[in-house]
Amino acid sequence: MKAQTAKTMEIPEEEKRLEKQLCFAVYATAHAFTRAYKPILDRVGLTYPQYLVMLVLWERSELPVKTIGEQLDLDSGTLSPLLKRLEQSGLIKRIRDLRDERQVIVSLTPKGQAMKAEVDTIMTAIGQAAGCTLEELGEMRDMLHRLRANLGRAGLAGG
Amino acid sequence: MKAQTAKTMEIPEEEKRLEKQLCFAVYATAHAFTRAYKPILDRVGLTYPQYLVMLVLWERSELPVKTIGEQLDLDSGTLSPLLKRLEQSGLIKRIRDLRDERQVIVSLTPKGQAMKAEVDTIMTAIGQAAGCTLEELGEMRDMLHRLRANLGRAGLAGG
DNA sequence: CACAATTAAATTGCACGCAAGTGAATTTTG
DNA sequence: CAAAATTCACTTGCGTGCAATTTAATTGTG
Repeated sequence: MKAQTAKTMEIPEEEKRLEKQLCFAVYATAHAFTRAYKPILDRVGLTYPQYLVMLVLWERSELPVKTIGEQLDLDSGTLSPLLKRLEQSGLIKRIRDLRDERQVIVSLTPKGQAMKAEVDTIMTAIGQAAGCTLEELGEMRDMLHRLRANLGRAGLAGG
Repeated sequence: MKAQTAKTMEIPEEEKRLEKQLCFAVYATAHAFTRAYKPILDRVGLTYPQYLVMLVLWERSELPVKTIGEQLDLDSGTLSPLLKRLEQSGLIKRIRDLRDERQVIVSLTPKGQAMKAEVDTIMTAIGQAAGCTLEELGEMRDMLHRLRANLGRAGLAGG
């Protein structure tokens, strides 16, 4: 039925279906997370990406924009306006680094620090909501890390 | 410190860390997928969400907007402008259902049909790029499905 | 030291994603 | 059958994501 060009490796129909299912599963799960967190984050006035930035800052209360971007895989085009909103909310400060004035150092305000405790209090366990064991959560995280690393490296540069 | 409402169960530190890692892993992997597909989709002039809509239509070439939304977990606020762009690209048609004039039926044009073959040709295997076995891909899809379903049901309605 | 190359943030433009509201058509109900 | 409730798509407004450009500061080079 089909020519067998040695190069054009035919991808099995099953594998193609699986890929499509996976790329959609990741896409839809990411949105499901955002929606699941929303009712809680609404109470403290954070969006989901803003929450991720706060998570990074709660680990290390003072970081340049670039480092935050590396941790979250986001560029300044996304972070600049987002950080400006966090600053307007009084959660962070942005100060030009005196050593290197190209950089902007982001740091938590007392209000931003305090929010960590508040969020910890109202945040329930996703693991429980998700009906997964701790082991499964860890497995999934590892698989996703591997998947992401390889997607980043290999990409789909294609022919 | 706080009243011990029997309900307020303390969540172990380790579990909280794991949750954060997982919610970020899903978030970042979704973006990695989008970036991985981009070089290929650029060649045919589709964005990633547009590609997902086309995937749905290639399975079933005629569907109401609502059904597409259900399959992709998107509402009309996202789909309406997206579908308008696909129509302007000449890939789909949108026609009011005569039986029920509230609905709009989306269908593929010949050009939209033809694009399936083209995309199939240039699309390489994510599985290979991702360095995962078929079995692992399947596992991950199942885990994500479960996770998503439970996130959707339970949400984090919280106290 | 001057000048090109590089780097960090910010800005601009476009496309989602989603809440909230609108308007038209259909279904439900009294 | 008429009024109320519901459904479907569209629109508006806001906050991401990201490519591409801009601006300012630093580094590298001759």
